[in-house]
Amino acid sequence: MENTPSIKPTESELEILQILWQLGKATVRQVNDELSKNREVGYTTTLKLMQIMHDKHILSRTEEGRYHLYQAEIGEEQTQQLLLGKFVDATFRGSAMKMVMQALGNQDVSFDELEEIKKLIAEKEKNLSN
Amino acid sequence: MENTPSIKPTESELEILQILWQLGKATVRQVNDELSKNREVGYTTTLKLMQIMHDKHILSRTEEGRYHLYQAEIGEEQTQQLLLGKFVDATFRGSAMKMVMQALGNQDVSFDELEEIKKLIAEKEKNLSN
DNA sequence: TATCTTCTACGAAAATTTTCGTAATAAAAT
DNA sequence: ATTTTATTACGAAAATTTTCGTAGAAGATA
Repeated sequence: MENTPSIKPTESELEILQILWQLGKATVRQVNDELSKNREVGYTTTLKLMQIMHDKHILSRTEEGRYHLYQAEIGEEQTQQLLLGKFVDATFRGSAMKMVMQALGNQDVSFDELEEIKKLIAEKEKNLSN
Repeated sequence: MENTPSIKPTESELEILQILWQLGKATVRQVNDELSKNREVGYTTTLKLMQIMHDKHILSRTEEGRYHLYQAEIGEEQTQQLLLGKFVDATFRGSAMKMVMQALGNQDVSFDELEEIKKLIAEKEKNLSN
């Protein structure tokens, strides 16, 4: 059962969460290897961050022989939801609409994806008219 | 002519930018009064931040008698665009689609707004099919 | 004129986030 | 058995961001 985050993870913490959401469980070494694909980062830096996240209960861990297996304790969608809300507030003064319009206007979204969005909108409108 | 931001404004800087985008030009006092509606913040704190932003060329200012009138030097939409891109990368691993779906699913968007989005999508699809 | 108020400049403290060096430990390799 | 390698723990430095205290200047007021 995934928890809902109580406070915003920092940027570095979010990077680590992204990796753990993808890998499920992973060692510090694995996470550090993933991070290192994007930018240079020392092993103990990653270790320390993950220890801090463990202290904050953002990550749980199990001892597997000599090393630790870490796992995200906060859910991906719930975290995205939290961050999205704060982002919309801070950047678009609370207007999700404005943000969606900008995203659709300028970010890369394919034809098929637009179709999918249309479907979702149709669903929502059906609910709204009830 | 509004400039395009080169680096991400910090959270506090963004708060100030929001106010200046709304007011156009404003004194430190005015900005501080606006900020104070949300949370307690000292006058010199706001002043210092705006001075820093001026040093970074995020704000320009003109001397108007004894005080300074500040103005945003980076555009609202351009800044939103920059932040949106980084946010999508960091939080949704680059998938604007995923973010839009979550926003439509969970944030508050009215019927009329959904109609507007549909229009935008229709426009986009027309362009895509050319 | 003297005092009070309001503004700017500026440095530095405080708080937060990120990075890393060192030591201890245990497994693996020689 | 000794050495090498890989891991964790931990403290503290470094970097970034935010906050604030103090001083000086310029008007406004008594």
